[in-house]
Amino acid sequence: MPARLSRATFGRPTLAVARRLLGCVLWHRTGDVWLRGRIVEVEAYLGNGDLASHAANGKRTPRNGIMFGPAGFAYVYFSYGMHHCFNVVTESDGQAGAVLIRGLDGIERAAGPGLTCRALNLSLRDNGRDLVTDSDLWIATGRPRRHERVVQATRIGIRKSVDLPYRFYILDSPGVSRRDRTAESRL
DNA sequence: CACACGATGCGCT
DNA sequence: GCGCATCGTGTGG
Repeated sequence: MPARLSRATFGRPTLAVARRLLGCVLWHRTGDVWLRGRIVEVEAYLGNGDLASHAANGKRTPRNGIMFGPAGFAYVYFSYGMHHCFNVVTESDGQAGAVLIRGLDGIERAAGPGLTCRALNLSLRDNGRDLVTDSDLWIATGRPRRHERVVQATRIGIRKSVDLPYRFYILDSPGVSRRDRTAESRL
């Protein structure tokens, strides 16, 4: 059984955590069935200064409050009236930050944040769960394989801070929602 | 209380 | 590439 990612690991700067999550495995138990997928695409969302973030203006609201809390907790929100997006809270307590899980491969394959939640049966019920201590929801340590390259690119589906290169993905994984040929050409 | 708007995905052109 | 479903959230009146 691989080790679980620790509070200290989640508590590092958001961009570092985002990159670190690639190759790690997200586990979720529903009933007596374990669902799991290898994380292959992520996006970082910061606090003040990142206008695309739910914590952009530095103000806590009922929805985004968990982004300001201690690292290692799940931040799940409902989007477009039909999809869920699953994030992991980062940074030290009081500092907002989260990493959006956008794609999985391996046992459960999913390209895109909404499909990722569908594949692992993640929903608003999971909002606020502690990935460090929860027996049914956690992340196993992992790394990209030796031959795999990591691409850093701009984020998907946002209207603000569009040029910030806060998306990371594993080149050639089927779980990547959208490739960025320009970023790939820089490798 | 009203309303504008998504950190999306899918089907059609 | 484009339109659209569908509804919680945040903001402003």
